[in-house]
Amino acid sequence: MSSIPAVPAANRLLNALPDSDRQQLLAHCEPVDLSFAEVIYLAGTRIPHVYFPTGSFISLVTPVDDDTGLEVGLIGNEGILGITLILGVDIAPFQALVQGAGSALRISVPLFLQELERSRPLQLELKRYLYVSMSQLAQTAACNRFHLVEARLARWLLMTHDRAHADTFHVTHIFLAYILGVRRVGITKAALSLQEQKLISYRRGDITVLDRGGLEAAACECYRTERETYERILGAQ
Amino acid sequence: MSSIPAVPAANRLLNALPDSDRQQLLAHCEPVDLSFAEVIYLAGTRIPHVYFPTGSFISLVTPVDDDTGLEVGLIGNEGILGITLILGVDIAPFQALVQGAGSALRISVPLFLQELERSRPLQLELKRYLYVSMSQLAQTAACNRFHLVEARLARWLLMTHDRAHADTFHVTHIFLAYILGVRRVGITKAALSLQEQKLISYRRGDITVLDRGGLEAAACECYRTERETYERILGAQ
DNA sequence: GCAAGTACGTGCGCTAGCATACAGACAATC
DNA sequence: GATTGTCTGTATGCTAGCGCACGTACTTGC
Repeated sequence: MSSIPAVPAANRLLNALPDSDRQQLLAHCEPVDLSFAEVIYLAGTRIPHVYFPTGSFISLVTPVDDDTGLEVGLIGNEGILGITLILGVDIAPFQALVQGAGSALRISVPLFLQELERSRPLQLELKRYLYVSMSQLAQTAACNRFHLVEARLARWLLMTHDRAHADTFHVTHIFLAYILGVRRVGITKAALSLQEQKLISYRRGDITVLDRGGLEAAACECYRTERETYERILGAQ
Repeated sequence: MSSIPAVPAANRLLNALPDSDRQQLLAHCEPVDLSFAEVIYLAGTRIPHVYFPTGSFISLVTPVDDDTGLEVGLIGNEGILGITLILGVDIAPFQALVQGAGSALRISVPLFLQELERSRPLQLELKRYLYVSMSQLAQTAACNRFHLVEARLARWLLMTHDRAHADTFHVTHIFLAYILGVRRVGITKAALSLQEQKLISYRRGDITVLDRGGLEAAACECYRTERETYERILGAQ
């Protein structure tokens, strides 16, 4: 126990916990490194560990018609992977795909459930996070239906920028096509347009955000709406 | 108390509860009639009552760009409206719109929370229902992105048929267009096609399902997937 | 019985995104 | 340094769904 550092973990959900609850939980966590494009869960399989991303971020992808998929959530150091455990279900509803390589804390399901039972603040925090996730899921559904690829790409880049904690991150057009549920060529066109507007630059999978403000203007309202929901529910306390 | 009948309410979530828990809950419920197209909640507003549809069914619609919307959930007598309360959030994430007029049981939020605290079986049941709702939300998101209007319409008709407990129900093309996020003309075309295939018939808003099997063949996989998820999580026990 | 509203059908031009295919640039590896 | 794989750009033809507009039934209400 004394070997566990008292410094807050670099995860916002954990940071929001009272010191004692957080340290209790951290005592059962192990640091892991997630590598790019690693699949942590497949949809429909049992969940062995819960992850708190610290330096990494993870996509939630729902499978469609065997070969395609669609991103329905993005988890960075503001969130948790495996949230359905608080609903008493240990089957992953979505595929979890590492989008940004980096560090995370993980805890086994039995220990997580034990700590969840023990810590009321943890329960509260995770319930609120689930609410926000649901809202974002619906927002994404609507966005995918109505908005153009370029605006959706801009939104995705902003969301990723928020979670990457760096201006440059790695993601290829073909990967983006899968995530956004469009053709690769559609991404190339949209990305070219954003590049011509000097909002981003990229080279063989390394994308750099040049002009965040401009990107926000190019994105659909969904980005702002999403942030507002987050602030309202999780930001307040 | 003795005036409350011991017969199970015609709502599957309530039916799954142990007798004592159910009767305790029912004692605080009042029967109400919901009328067609009635808006029960607006997105972002406080939730005053929780509803258990018995003979009615309700659409959850997420607003987009002020004027449009998109259905992200459908609640019949297998479900509950106001589920986010189990997450400790009393703000409706979606607009709740009565899709099929009929009976429901409703309970005020404070009383609901009191009963929720008291009844472990109720907690378990509602958590599982929330999991299923989330899965369906993601399924709908993907469906809206990839599948054609005709298949989506067929799916919607099947889902509604399941919840209407009748072969005929009332819904106009313009309403369907709003729900599915397409133009009215798109619905007219798809509905015409389904009618030519003798799967449905309709006249001024009264739609009749003629051939359920055929409709299932015309619908996308999403309908079946959704049912499987429901059975797996809520059907088992 | 006439007016106004509601519900459905049709037509036309347009565009975003699709499927497919190919080519050039760069990287890694042996 | 040659081969193979990865990443990006470009082109062509196609289609589902869009926006808009108008026409036609049927229904309701004064």
